[in-house]
Amino acid sequence: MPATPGTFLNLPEEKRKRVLEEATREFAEHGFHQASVNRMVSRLGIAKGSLFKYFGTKQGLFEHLFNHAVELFKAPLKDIREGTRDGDFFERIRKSMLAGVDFIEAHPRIYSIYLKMLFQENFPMREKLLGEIRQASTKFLRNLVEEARKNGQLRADMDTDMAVYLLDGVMDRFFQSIALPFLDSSAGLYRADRTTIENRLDTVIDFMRRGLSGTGAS
Amino acid sequence: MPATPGTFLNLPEEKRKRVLEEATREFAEHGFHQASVNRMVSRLGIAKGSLFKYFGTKQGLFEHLFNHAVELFKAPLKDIREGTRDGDFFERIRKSMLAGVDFIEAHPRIYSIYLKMLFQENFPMREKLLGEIRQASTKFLRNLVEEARKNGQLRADMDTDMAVYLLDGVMDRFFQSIALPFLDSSAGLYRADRTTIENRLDTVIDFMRRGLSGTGAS
Amino acid sequence: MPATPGTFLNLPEEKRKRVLEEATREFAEHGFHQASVNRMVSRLGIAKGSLFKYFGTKQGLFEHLFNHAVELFKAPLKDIREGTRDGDFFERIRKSMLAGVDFIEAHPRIYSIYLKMLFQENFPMREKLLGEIRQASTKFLRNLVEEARKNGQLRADMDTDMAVYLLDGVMDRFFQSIALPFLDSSAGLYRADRTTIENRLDTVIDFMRRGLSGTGAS
Amino acid sequence: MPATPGTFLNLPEEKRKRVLEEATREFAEHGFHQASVNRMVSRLGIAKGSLFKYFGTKQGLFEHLFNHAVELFKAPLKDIREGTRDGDFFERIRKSMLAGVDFIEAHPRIYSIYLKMLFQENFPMREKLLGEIRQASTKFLRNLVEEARKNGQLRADMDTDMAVYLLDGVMDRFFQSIALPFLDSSAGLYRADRTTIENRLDTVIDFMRRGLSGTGAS
DNA sequence: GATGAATGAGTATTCATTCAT
DNA sequence: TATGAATGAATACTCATTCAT
Repeated sequence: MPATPGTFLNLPEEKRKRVLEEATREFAEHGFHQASVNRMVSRLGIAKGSLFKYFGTKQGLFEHLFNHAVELFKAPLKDIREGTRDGDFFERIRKSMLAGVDFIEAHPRIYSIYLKMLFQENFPMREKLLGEIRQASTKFLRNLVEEARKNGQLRADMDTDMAVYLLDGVMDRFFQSIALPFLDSSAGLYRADRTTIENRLDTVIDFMRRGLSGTGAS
Repeated sequence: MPATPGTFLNLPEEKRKRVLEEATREFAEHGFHQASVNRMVSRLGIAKGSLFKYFGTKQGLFEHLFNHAVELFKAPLKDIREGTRDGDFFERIRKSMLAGVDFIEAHPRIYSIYLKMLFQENFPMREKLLGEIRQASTKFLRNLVEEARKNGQLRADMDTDMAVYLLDGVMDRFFQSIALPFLDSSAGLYRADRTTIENRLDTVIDFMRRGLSGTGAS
Repeated sequence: MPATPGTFLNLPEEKRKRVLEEATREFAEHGFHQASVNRMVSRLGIAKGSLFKYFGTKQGLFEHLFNHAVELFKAPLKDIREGTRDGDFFERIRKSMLAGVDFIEAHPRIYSIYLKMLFQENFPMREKLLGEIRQASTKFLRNLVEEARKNGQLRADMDTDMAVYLLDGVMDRFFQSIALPFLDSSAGLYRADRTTIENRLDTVIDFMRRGLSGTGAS
Repeated sequence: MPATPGTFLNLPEEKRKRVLEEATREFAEHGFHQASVNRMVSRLGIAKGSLFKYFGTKQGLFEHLFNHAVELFKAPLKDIREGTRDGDFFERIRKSMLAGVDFIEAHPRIYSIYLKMLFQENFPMREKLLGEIRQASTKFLRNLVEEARKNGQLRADMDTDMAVYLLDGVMDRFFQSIALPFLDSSAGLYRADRTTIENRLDTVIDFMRRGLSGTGAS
């Protein structure tokens, strides 16, 4: 059972949290291969053997981390999907993107890990893990798009697949533009504050609305 | 002369090419730290010592590669900067972006290395090397923007720095959207053909034109 | 604690001894740079990683060895310094030199390492390590000389520094003359037995007594 | 013909000198194994292949150097052996030692190489090369001692072998005491000037005279 | 369940020596 | 004769993983 997180779940909440935080930090700072299990355990003050008992391998630890992060990310989207079913489509998209911004600001290291993975083909399980995210994201957006179509909020001549693909691309790139300055000690220059971010977001939403909304001519 | 690549330049053209291609492949597939000099030489069928004679260190090899790539990238931009001085600003930007697309299609691995570097803070010389690219890119765009302003092709109320920054961001993200599918063996799905790319490019140029052109009200 | 030898001290006495003996042998036979960690571990039958766990680096191993040897060497001198405070000065010197001879006979390889270090400027930490020995030796001799002066056993017109310097030189050279034949598989010829050594020592002591003792005219 | 110095002897005097000086410097500074042929040729500005053409191997170069140095050292002793046959024995010894001091001051690097070799068992050809020196030195001293015995200048009860052995030891150690400060950047303190050296030499000669001269009682 | 010593294949790098030009 | 590119065995050192206690 390679995916079994071993004995980790039996640990006291507090310790579990410390372990995951430390691991997140290590992977975010060094990527997967350069991350050092030695460094983790010595900073945690636990035995090396323990970590391997918990997760089997370094990769097992990473996957646990990743899945945990995905859960964290999905949680607020649930409310949007279930709680605003009749609302304006673009308002729902806007809320989703704000949730994304919140996530990045609350867990910049996790987002940094995601970006590293996106551009490093040799991340272990890269295809599988990215696939899961894409699938979840696609499923979520498809759900929104289909309800929007029912409500006539979407251009009739745009098929669902394409709409989802475009939305996904725009959203992803928007998040990147928010996050990159976090990673770049060199740039710093243009790190946006919350107001700026929301303004940019409005522009983006406006752009989508023009491109996708039901009233739009060709 | 810190950039002196040792005895490498004395080698026959053919061999130099093979070496650089193999090294590019290795760095593109594994990033800097996971790239293995052992693997390179065994694939090249040359002695390990030879590679170190040529470049001194693994990092020296990487820097040579990088500088070589920067030259490759810059070359076509020269014609645009010098040869179309009176042309339409957005047409010049369009040509530049097409040159970028050409580069990515001709050297996807080099672009992949660039992306890795962008998202991996622990790449050696990252700040310096990215800085060089940023500087060259900024200088090129600033030149174009200033000439556009002279010709009244640019909104009067947009200062040069901001225009350059926006252009740079849009271009970078456009290139990424072209390149990502190349990296992703999983996706494949939506790898765009040339026509699609040019269509997308037109959309982007149109977007820029609306945002920046001289006739545009605030 | 820069001198912390990692996990080495947790090892069973027996293993620690084997490791130190093998390392001493390797350094004594080849000096620092030519000594091979590979050879050590393969002779010890342990993994390469283990040695580096214990000492961090080759140099760390050497320093541990060196400090250990210094302790071994100092131990018998303690009795002389503390236990014979009222005795004849030259008798105390004689005892010290006998202790030195004992050390060389018990640990010829350690003494050989010391000699190598003395004549090889590129030994790592040479200045520091030799400095430590010189300091300990100087302190010990200065103590003896000062007590001798109090008891009127020393020429009044010879200042303490000079006396210490001369004693140190004579002792060092005496030890060398004892040890050199140990190093020389070729010579063998004149390797002195214990009686001969003690006779030579008496001559040397006599020489010192004539040069330094309190009754000596200028 | 491993001992053949190859084509080296065909070189113009000037170049030969430069090569030997550079090699001497390298071996003196780093010992045999740490000496780098690369460094030598790059400092000399000649091709690596050339050096190997001249001497076959690094060891061949060293042996050539060594033999050359031995010739240099022997030259002045010839005059003493042949030109002062009836003079006072101890005066002849004194002259020999002065010649040694002169040599050390003129060629400190060569003497430094000799010392390194003395205490490093892993010097290549160590036994052979040191043996040659010992043999030459023994032969020279034996010659002097025998003539001294004929002239009644030597204690009758001291056999020739022992006399030679003692003289050799004293001389060697005297030279070392002169040379060590040259090697020791740390010490510096007591580097003797010429007058001091000659005073010390007088003391040593006096010491020998007391121990060995014909008038000395048992 | 926790520990941490042991492992060994892996890494980048050096350097005396060879040999085709 | 002189050159210098090519070689490859050697070096010190790292690190995820295992397992006896």
